[in-house]
Amino acid sequence: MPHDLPKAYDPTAIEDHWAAYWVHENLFAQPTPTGEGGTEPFTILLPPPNVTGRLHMGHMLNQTEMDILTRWRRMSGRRALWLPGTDHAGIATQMMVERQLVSEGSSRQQLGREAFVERVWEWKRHYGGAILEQMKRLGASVDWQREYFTMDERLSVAVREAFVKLHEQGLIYRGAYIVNWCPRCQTAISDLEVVYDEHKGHLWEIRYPVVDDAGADTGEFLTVATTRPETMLGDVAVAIHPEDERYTHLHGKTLRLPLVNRTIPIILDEWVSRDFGTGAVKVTPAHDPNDFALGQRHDLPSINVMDETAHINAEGGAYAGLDRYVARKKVIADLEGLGLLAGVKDHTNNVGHCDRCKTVVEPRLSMQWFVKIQPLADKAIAAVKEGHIRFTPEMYAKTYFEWMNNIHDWCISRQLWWGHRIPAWHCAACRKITVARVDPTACAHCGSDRITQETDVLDTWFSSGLLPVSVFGWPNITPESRADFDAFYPTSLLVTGFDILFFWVARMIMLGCWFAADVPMPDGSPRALADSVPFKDVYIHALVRDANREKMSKTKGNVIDPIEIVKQYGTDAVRFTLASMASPGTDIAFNVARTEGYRAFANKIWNAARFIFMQMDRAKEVGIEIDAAALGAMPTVAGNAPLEARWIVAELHATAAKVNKSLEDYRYDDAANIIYQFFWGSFCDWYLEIVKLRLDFSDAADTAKTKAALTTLVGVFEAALRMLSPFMPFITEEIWHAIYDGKPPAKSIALMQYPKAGYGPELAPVLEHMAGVQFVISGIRTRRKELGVPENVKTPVKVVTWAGGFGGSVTAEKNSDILMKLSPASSIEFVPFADRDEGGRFSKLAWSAIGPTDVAVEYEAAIDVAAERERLTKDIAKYEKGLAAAARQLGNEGFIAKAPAHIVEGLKKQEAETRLLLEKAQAALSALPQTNSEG
RNA sequence: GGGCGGUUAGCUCAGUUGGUUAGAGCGCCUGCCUUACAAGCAGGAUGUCGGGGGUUCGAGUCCCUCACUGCCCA
Repeated sequence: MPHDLPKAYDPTAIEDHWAAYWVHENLFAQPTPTGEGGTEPFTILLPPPNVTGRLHMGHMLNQTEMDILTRWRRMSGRRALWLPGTDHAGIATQMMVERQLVSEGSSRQQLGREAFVERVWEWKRHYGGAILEQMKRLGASVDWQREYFTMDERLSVAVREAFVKLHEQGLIYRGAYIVNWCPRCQTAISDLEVVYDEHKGHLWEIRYPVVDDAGADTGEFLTVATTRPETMLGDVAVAIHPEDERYTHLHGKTLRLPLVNRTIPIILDEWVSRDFGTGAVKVTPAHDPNDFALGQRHDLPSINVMDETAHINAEGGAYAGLDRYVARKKVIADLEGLGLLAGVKDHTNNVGHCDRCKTVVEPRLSMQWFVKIQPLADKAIAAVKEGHIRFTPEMYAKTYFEWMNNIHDWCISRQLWWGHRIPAWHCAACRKITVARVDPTACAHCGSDRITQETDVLDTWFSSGLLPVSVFGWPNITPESRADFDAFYPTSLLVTGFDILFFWVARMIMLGCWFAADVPMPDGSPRALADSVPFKDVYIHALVRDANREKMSKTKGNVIDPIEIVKQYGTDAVRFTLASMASPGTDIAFNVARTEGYRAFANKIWNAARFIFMQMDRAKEVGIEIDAAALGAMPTVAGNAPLEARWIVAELHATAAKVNKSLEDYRYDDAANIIYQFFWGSFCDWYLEIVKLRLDFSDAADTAKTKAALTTLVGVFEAALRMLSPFMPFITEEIWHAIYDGKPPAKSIALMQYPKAGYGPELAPVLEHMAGVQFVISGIRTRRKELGVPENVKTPVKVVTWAGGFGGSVTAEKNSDILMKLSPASSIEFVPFADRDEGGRFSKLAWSAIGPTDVAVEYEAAIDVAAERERLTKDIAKYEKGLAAAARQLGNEGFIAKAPAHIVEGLKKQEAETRLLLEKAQAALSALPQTNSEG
């Protein structure tokens, strides 16, 4: 029996199956559209995870958000396409394979470039799919047939075209500049790939002898301060501030560089900070970016004293061959020996590390390729400024502008073997460079065939940044091949973390705007900036931290593996946790207590399903079967249906409206909480309990009424499942299939329609009536508790109806069956306000003023007078405080004059109600037996 | 040093253009094995909205200032 569900929900029993089913059935494939028109697309590109990567919590948050939106848009009728893929991660992947080789006693160099690259491909085929496999397990609704990899032939063509084009446009140049060099990876890395860390170091003060014109020591010294004494081997000058009076007499003098004995000038530059160290700074253009700039300004030579592994080279004389830190020690020792070490101070400085391997970066002068970025940045700035790209949360636009306005040229060359090799050829004859789309056989300048290809490869982000255009076929955009591009570019949205705002967002915008602009619109007209952008929306989420708000890190050992958590609590519960906490701009402190709560939520739904299936089966036995056609749309209900039926349908419509709006605004947290509240708070706590009254399958029952009740029950539940499905795709899929008893109208709930409100404000009266009933029931329950009535005892109840304001009591009277069941009451009597029994109410009939309706609960028990007095005293204080506040405002002429009428009216009404409550409470207090004894 | 945030219940967080006496989940307390669910049901307690000042009839919300704190960039 498909309806025979286990008592407790066990996600592990169903998730693998559905995850595999979705992939196997290719449910989320979005084929290339044919012909004109069609539905509006919703396109989203997965920011490529690193091919060497494993799924972490950040990925899961990122993908949960994308999946929720994609599933929601798909169900809402959009042509949804979510494209998955990975990037080739030049440094990381090469490192991985090199490590493997080392363990085999081999090396990249032993293998040679070609064999090594083949070996990386082999690695990729074996292990490169791990993160995407994890995605599959988590049920990401992506189009697996369109999976991309940045080293694919198709995408490599795009990379080459982009490089050549930029070169033709004069935006690529090559030159000797100071770059961030990783001595371990032995490659240049971009500014963004350097992470700075506070480091406790020292500031050494070194005395440089001043020399005369003949080169002889004058006996005077200039003391410089440095954090990196070993680089003094490459010093070419010492700089001081021109207005530093301490050194005015040294203007134009020269120094003898200790240890090296080179004569170097003292230069004047306003960049020098007089307050830092001694106010005299040694200048090493080949090993410090600031010094490099100084060197350029003052036309100084650069002396590189280290090799690519950060060992001192031949320029370092006696220190040649030493590692930089060994050299540092020796340099200090030697200086000390010479009496030239003036002092050592503790100093904390920011040291750059390689993002990949954490090795301390060595600024190094080397020949690299750069993109002249300003023209691209200008366009990218305009795209956001003109509103073609919108950031959520908005504040990230500021960060974006801040960075874009201070952007540096992009060093795109990497001294690696794994990656897109730069399509440039060096000519041994004329020394010129040939850049070409097709591998050349001869130099374009002199015709010589003595050409060799550049050995450097491109930064991984050069290819990743092109993805929004390249995945849709760029640069091959011909009338025959452009259907994808026309249909899906620009993409709708990019969802990513703020930590890679500059890696992904900025570069995609720059490259997207630049290259898409050259693709004419489908009608042949030129493409405007608005249509050139790679995406129209950028949603930026925050960091997932641990439960104590600590950043997750391997060293701290507080990393939460999403797959582990998923195994424990189920994918749906983890997804829901992330969604419900994904408030824009706020970091998520991931707490499994929360996930436990949402596992309970899944279990709740599961049990609601069990209950409903039980009723369906009972109905079937007496020949009642609901019409399957009543499912799959927004439920409606007859005007004469019982209150709870009209109410739950109304709630569903109202909830759908709110959820759609929230998702529209990227408020995953609101959407999740609204659904949670509906499912648990409204559907289960109230509706299911009430509907039990209607599910009468006895012979005496009115079959039509029972069937109507059942239809609403199943219809609302089915619609609610659809509403929840983007958040909890697994459990909803499972239950949804079970509803249809193996004959579902579609292959998946994910292909059904998302609930959309069909009613609007006209729902208000139903919602209000039910609120009145709930209000009275809660009142009775509260009073029962106060009297200490055990849960399993039913008592007679009196409800005092008050004609003065509240209409709820009237509704309540019509729905006494509901009241009796949920209170629970053995009998219920409605007493007009005028006839209320004032006298005996504290003997066995206890009264309690609950809002504007009074509820009396009859129970044979002594009243706890002390407790009762305390409660009433507290209430009175609360009401008096409220009245005082109201009086303050209502007594204020300015308020009466200037506040909008509905605010004033509302306050007056509230004041009247509070006054009534106060009077009742005071009366009740004075009616209490005047005894000091307990009870 | 420059820039951007944050500070609301024990915890994690909402609080949309200022508007009635500030919310949710979890946790906590009390009572219930009420045949969908103890991963449950019912009821309950809990806040000088970081401090100070200002604007306003009215401030958690706007402005100034201080404190603490986080992040990004140099």
